[in-house]
Amino acid sequence: MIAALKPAGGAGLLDDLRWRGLVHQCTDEAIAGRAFAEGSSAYIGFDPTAPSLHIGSLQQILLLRRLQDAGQRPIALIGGGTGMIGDPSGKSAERTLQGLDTIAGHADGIRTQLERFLAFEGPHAARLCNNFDWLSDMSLIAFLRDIGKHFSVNAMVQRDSVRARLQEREHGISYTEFSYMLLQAYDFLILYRDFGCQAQLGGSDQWGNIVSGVDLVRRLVPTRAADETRAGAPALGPPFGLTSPLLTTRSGAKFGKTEQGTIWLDAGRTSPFALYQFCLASDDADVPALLRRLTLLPRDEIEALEARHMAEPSARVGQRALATAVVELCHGQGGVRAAERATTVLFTGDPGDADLGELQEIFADVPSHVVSAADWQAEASALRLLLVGEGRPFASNGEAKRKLQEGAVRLNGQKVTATLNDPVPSESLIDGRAAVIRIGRKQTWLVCVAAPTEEEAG
RNA sequence: GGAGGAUUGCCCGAGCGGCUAAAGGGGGCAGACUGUAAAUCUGCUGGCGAGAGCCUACGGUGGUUCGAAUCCACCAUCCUCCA
Repeated sequence: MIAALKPAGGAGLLDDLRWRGLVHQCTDEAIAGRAFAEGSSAYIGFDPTAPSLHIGSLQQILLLRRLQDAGQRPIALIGGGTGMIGDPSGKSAERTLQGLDTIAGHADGIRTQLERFLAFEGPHAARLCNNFDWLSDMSLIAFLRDIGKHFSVNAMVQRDSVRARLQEREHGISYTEFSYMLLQAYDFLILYRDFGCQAQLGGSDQWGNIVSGVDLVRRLVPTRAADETRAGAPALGPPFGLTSPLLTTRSGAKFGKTEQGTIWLDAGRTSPFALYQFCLASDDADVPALLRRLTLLPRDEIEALEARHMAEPSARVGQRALATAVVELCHGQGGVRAAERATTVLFTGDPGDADLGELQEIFADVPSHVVSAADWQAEASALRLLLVGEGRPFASNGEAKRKLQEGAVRLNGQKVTATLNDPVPSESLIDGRAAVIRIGRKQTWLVCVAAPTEEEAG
């Protein structure tokens, strides 16, 4: 019923995806267009290689969401079974196999995250599957007879993902990973046949796997002829696949991998503040694509933002909108507020107007360290205690000295000119105990001195 | 099985008895300029030390030498050629 209220949603879906730059290759755009117009079901697979998805996966998650919003039924497939094999696509070396428990744990984490983005109830309820369910107890003989027979090794060897590894004698490819493609194709077969899923979507690196799946379904399941009408035909149209370009930065690097590590969607791994900052620091040239692909903002709104972004890039309108939208999607309004508050304190105000409790709240997600009162006393409040050591900005005295000489260290907003052994006057600390330390513009630390115990105080 | 060659700091790569904490490049961090952008320019990029300086480091272990990343022996790993 809701679907009937917005028929344009499905029909315009493919156009919207194209406009957003989410269409790289499609096995058959005519079939895709018809399927979307009529209302269909599509799936995307997620590998349980880590307990959390990262921002690179956000594009795929939102793609499912866009389908759902346009009246399609999205299926998220967690690769609990295929994750035990390892996808060779885009990998230069054989992967280390992970344990069953590890993968199951990862799958749980990923499920929780997906639930935040998709509606699992209602007219186009999303569905979550785990291919472990049908792969785990499959017999090898059955697999080879029923599935393997339909694949030509000659063709498989031609796939980019395999060919690259065959040519590289140093790494090679194991039989295990070579077989991966068959498993993923089998997934599509199961989903098509048993779950009514007409399409598989994925990143452009998945093209080979997706095409294999489409081929397998075509061979094994009788489908409605492309020009037949719905009446009297099987419910499901012919299978199709569609890939999206992988997100990269303008310098070609994989999106979401920084020197500090991956940008995760789990707040425990990458705080809302860090995620917000990551978006806010986006390259101008990347902003339009990111707005289109990583937010649910409507087209006209994005076009207006892009116009302002181009006209006056220094206002950073695009980055701000991006950061807000992404953080809201991942962590809700509360996450946005926390991130904005921290950003404001950090970049515009003197952190000193906040008291200690407030600071801890604002910077809950910034690395922090507590110096013991005894050490503080013993070393005469030496600056070193705030700067060097675990949980603090510098790993060695030498590094701290260099950065001090470069004028890179700020303590509560004031540039530090002292040397490491100089005492820190208590006026320069918040409540005499806490310091927001910034190294350059991008690194922030919160260090405070523990309150002396009664014994030490006395 | 035989004959050669390789193994250097985060990565690539020069050095081939002292002038080497090790050229050069990349990456990273910082400073300047800016807009928490890009580009550019500059500095830094093993540890301890206020400093002189000391310590640790050129696949591993021993050795030669006043002195070794550099020479020798053995071991390990990789590559090439011949069986």
